[in-house]
Order: sequence, then structure tokens, then C-alpha cells
Amino acid sequence: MSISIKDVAEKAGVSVATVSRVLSEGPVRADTKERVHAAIKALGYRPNLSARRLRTQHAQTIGLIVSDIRNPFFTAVGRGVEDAAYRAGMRVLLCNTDENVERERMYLRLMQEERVTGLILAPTLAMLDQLQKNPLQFPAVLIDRAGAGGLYDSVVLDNREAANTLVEHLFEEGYRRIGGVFGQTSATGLERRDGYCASMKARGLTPDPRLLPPTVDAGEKAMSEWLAGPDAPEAIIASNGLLLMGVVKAAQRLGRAIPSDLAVAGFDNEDWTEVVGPGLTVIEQPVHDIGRNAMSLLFDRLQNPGLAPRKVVLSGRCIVRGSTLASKPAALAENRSAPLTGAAAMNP
Amino acid sequence: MSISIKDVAEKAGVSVATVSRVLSEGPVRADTKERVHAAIKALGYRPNLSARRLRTQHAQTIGLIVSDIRNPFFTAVGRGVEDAAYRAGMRVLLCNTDENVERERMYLRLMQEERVTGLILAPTLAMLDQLQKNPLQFPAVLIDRAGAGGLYDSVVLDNREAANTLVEHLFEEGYRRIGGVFGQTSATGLERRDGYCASMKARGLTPDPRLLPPTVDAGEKAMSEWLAGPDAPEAIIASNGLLLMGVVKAAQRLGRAIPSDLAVAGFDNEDWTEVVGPGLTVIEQPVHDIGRNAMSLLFDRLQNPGLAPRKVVLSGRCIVRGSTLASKPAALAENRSAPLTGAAAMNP
DNA sequence: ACATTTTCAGAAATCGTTTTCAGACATTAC
DNA sequence: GTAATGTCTGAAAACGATTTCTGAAAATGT
Repeated sequence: MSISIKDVAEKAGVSVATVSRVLSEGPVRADTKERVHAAIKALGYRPNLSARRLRTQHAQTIGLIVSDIRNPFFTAVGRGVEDAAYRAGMRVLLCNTDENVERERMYLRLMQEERVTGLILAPTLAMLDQLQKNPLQFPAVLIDRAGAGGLYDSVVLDNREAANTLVEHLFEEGYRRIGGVFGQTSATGLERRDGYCASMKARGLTPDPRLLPPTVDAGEKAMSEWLAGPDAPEAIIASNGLLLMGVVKAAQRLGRAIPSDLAVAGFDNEDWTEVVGPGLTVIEQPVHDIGRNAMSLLFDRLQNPGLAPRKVVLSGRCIVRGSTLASKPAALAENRSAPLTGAAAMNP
Repeated sequence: MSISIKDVAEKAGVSVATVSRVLSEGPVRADTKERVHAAIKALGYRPNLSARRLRTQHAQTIGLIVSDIRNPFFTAVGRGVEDAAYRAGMRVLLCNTDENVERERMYLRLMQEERVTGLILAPTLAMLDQLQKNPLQFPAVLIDRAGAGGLYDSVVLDNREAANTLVEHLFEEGYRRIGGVFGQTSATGLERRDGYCASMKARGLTPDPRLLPPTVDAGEKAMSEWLAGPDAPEAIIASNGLLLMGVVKAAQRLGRAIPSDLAVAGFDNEDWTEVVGPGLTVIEQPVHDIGRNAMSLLFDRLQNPGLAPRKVVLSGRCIVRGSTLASKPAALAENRSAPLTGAAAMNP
């Protein structure tokens, strides 16, 4: 049994009300305040948050539900959310769903039971659908995967445009048979696929998109088969960091050189994309901004619940590296953000 | 204001006690149970966890404090913890401290205010010291960084042995001027340094260890200067995944080929270590086991608080890849866990 | 010196649960 | 038919905080 406000009151010779007032900087005489503080220190008292939350009906907690905290994109976003919440004196309840609707549902239930102040989530496709039918009881902001949205505030990347940028770049580099692997569980994956398809068609090319579970293993497996088959592409676009890793692994396993046998481009500017092979061309997402914007939308809504849903669309930045520069090696020196020598020197 | 058990009771025409009994599978007649369930569904009632925790004095919550959730080592451990907790019907409160003692202290305070059932933490050196002087009020298990330990249960890697393994391997490959970069904020970093130093001396070599903040940037900066200087090593050991990335980046930036100009070995078998350059030789930690073991120690202690502190020491596995195989290329084909062809083919 | 205001502190209600205690009713035993 | 036994249900007391209401003492005004 732990120490309660009652014990402190007793020790200090005051009522619990007074102790509470001391804790919340209420009006209390200097000398009694001192006695209370002494008692708190002597007993090592810490307020019980459950009790406080129950009484005040204020959880001071932001829920954050993501699909996979191992994905650096989400760890970075999480960091942005946490920083903002911390500054506002709020706690963050972080949950990862593993792209599993069952877990997603159970965490959503948990959020309700915790009576969270607000929620930030990156829903799977299935959940997105459900959220429109059964709206949540508390303010929520969708990140990364908002779909057409509608009911909720959201912060997303301009996925179609970003996919188009990659296709355009590959096209200009002379690639024509450009394939793509896309996460099948998120609206984001689908949007990137749509952007890719549209961009391909606009250039008179036939798109060849494949929807996959967004994991390294799925990417590697699918890509291995694809590369070994008759319809192997010259270039490939991967819709997130995990699939991108899968593509690279498959290429290596099959002995396909990047970019001469296979050009590779993808999403998410993770540390390793800079050091692998000739460097990977990627779309960098403003990860920290996404978290910060989400919190800012959320706080606005908390202050003003009547607000109409807002959608913040951020732009990605295309970082060109060696993985897409086979045909015009001259372009390399101009465009690359980091010198190539290191990468080239990696070979024994 | 949200729906409470009282509303349900009213709607179902029973007392709150009965509703509570329905929720906890207590003895209640089938037909009333049905009515209550109907009311719950109709109202969309969800129990208030704060109230429940207050009443039962059971938080059903495990605290998990790590230094940096972006570090794949901790995300993996976290996953292990969460899985085990989930199976036991417990919630996990995840906090990352950024290797910052201030944040660490505040999260520890938070854990106390949440009245967590138990705690799993990877303390900084400074915190480790404090924990010995002011023992925690609730069961705790130290992971990854237990130091000499003493008061607490802990799960750690055999760091000295692992460091020795790397030195031994490099030595056998013919390297002599072997340097090392180690995280300065954790007991683990120091232990690996000690193991490295001891192993070097045992072979008649002079160790050259450098203590750094455990970040990519710190690793890259320190390594860049080191490699550019007169005392540049032939081989380098990095004590964690972040420093390892820093080493690789520095080598690339300076145009040092791996392994012919610089052999590289490190800790943490992250995905990218397999695909970068010729593949990086690393010590793989049993990450999931660490999390699972920690939870198991914690549960034991919850059931039997009188237990003497136990220390579980796990072994790492050395995965040899191309980054340490410059002198004896023949050894490559035998030892490597993955074929090298892919990596070699990466070069344009 | 008395009335009025201000300042500070305590009693008690409250938040939403669980749980104990006791009572109501039905069932079984004789 | 009464006593003894179960089965179910409700009233009320916690859990540990905050907050309202009220009153006592102190400070102020005249």
C-alpha cells in the first residue's frame, strides 16, 4: 500500500484539502505550505494519477497508434508527437498494431477506456473504413494514411505527387520498364500505387504494380520471384522503407547489380539508404513535421471542437542518389547529395 | 462526459453492483446478464480504467524505460516485452529518455505516480548509480545495462566475451591496429570497452578505445577525424548499431574502402548491416529473448517479492561478413552466412 | 471599537469502479 | 409446513485525489 495524500495531511497536521492546494499552487499560507512540503519529502509522497484523473476527468494523455514502431518513419513521427505533448504537460500512450486489425481494434478500445484526451493514429485500410462508419468519441488526427478522409483532421504526404516524382526521375534517366511494390494495408500504399500508375500511363508506359504486406520479407520474396521471371523490370519503386530493404536484399541475393541491372528508388530517407551500394534514391518525408502538425491540429480541436475537419498535405523531397543513375553516369556528380567515392570504395 | 456503469445499471434496471458482476463474470442470473449486456451495447459503455485501477489498486501496467526507441535493439526488446505483457493481460507504458538523465528521472517519477506493477529499464550510467543509492519502491528488472548490478534482477549480454570474440576474429584475420568506439552513457558501452582492452592486451596489442555519445553523428564525426589522422586504425569495432552506422558513413565520406582500407565490426545485427558494402561482421544479440527473459524475471518477482536478485547473462552470436575479410578472401566462402555475390554486384 | 472585507483551512461531496455485507427469494430436506 | 440451504441482487463503503461550500481568524476601513 502506498502513501496517500491522507498520510501527508496527517504528518503535516493539516487537512487533505490543504495538501491538495499546496500541490496545485492554491492559496495557502507560507509556513503551512512549508510544513506540507516537508511532510511530502519525508514520506516520499507521489500523487496517484489514477485518482487524480478520475476526479478531474482529465486524462492529460494523448494516444498514439501506429502500425509498426520498428518502422523508422513511425519512430520519428512518434518523437515529434512526444516532444509536443511533453511541452504541453501531456503523456503519450504509444501502441503498435503490427498492421493487425484485431490489435488495432483492441487498442482503440483501450484508448476509450483510458479516456484519452485525444488520439493520433495511422489506421490500416480496414480500420479507416470502420472509422467512417463508427466515428470515435474523442478528437482524433489521422496521420500518413487518411484516405479520402472526411470526418477527421489529418496530416499526410502528397503521395500521388511523390510517386509521380519518382517515375518522372526514372523516366528521364532513360528507364521504361518500371515496376513498383506497394504496401497493401494502408491507404498510403494505394495512393502511391495510383500515383505511379497515373504517371506511367501519362508517359505512355504500362504500369506493373504489386501490392504486398509491408514487410522486409514479403518484399524480398516477391521481388526475388519477379526478378527471376520473364517480366523482370529495369527499375523498381518501393512504397516504404521496409519494402525498399526487401528489394535491395532480393537484388543482392540474385546477384543483380544496382543500378546497372536494376535501378531502385523508394520512400523514406533512412540512414542506411545513404550507405548501401551507390546510395538509394528516395523521397524524404518531413517526419518530424508530420508529428508536430498532427499535435497542433489536435490541440486546435481540443480547444475548439466545432472546427471543420482539416487536412494538411505536406510535400516530400526527392533525394537522388546512385541507385537510379546507370544510364547517365555524368549526371551523378551534379545531382548527388553525397559524394560517391565512399560507396564506390566499399568494394573489396 | 462519458457513459458510466451507473447509466448502464439504470438502463438495465439493475444495481451498479450487478453490472460490475456481469463485467467480472460473477454470479448473476442468465436473463439479467443478458439485459445488462444489451444495455452495455446500446450505450456503448466502456469501463473507466482510472476508476478501476483506483479501486483495485492494481495498475496492470508494466513500465518500460529505454534510452532511444529509434535504436532497433530497443524496439526489438520492446516488442518482446509487449508480447509477454499482452499475454498476461497487462499494458506497457513505453518511455524513451534520449540518454538524458533529466528525462530519465522524470519518467521514473511518472512510473511511481502511475503506480506501475513493475518496471523494466535500461538505465544510463548516472541513473544506475542513483538506483543503488535510492532503491525503487516497486519491482524492477534492468536490461542491457546492469553494471555490477546487485539490487535488481537483470538481463544482459556477456559484453566482455562478445567484445573479445570480435577482437579475436579480427586478430585471426591478420589485423593488429584495431581501434574501438564505445557508447559512453551506458554500463554496456564500458563493459564492451573493457572486454576489448583486455582482449587486445592478452594478445600483446595496445588498445585504443574512444568513448562517445551513442549516436550516428558522434560516431561519424569522431571517426572522420580519427581516420584522417596519423593514428588511423586498420580495423574498428563499434559498440552499437548507431556508432556502427557512424563508422560506415565516415569511411565512405573519406573514401576508405571496406575492408581493404578499414575493416569494420560491431554490435547489433540490424537489417542494413547485411546489405551495406560487403556486409558487416556483427555480434547478434538475442533481442527478443532479452525482452522475454526480463518479463519472466519480473513476473517471478511479482509472485515472490522475497527472491534474491538474479542476473541472466545471454550470449551473442558472431556473424562474420565481408567487412572483416580483406586479408583472406578465401575464408569468405566458408564463413559467410549470406552469399557475397549480391554485395559485390552492387557496384555500378 | 465595531463593521466589513479578505485570507486561509477544513468538512464533505464527488469522480467510476469493486467488493463486502446482508437481505430476498427460491429450492431442497425433513 | 417449517427449517435449512442456496442463489442471486442491492445498499453502501471504500480507493485517492479535487473542489465547493462554509466558517474562523486576520486585516482593513471608518
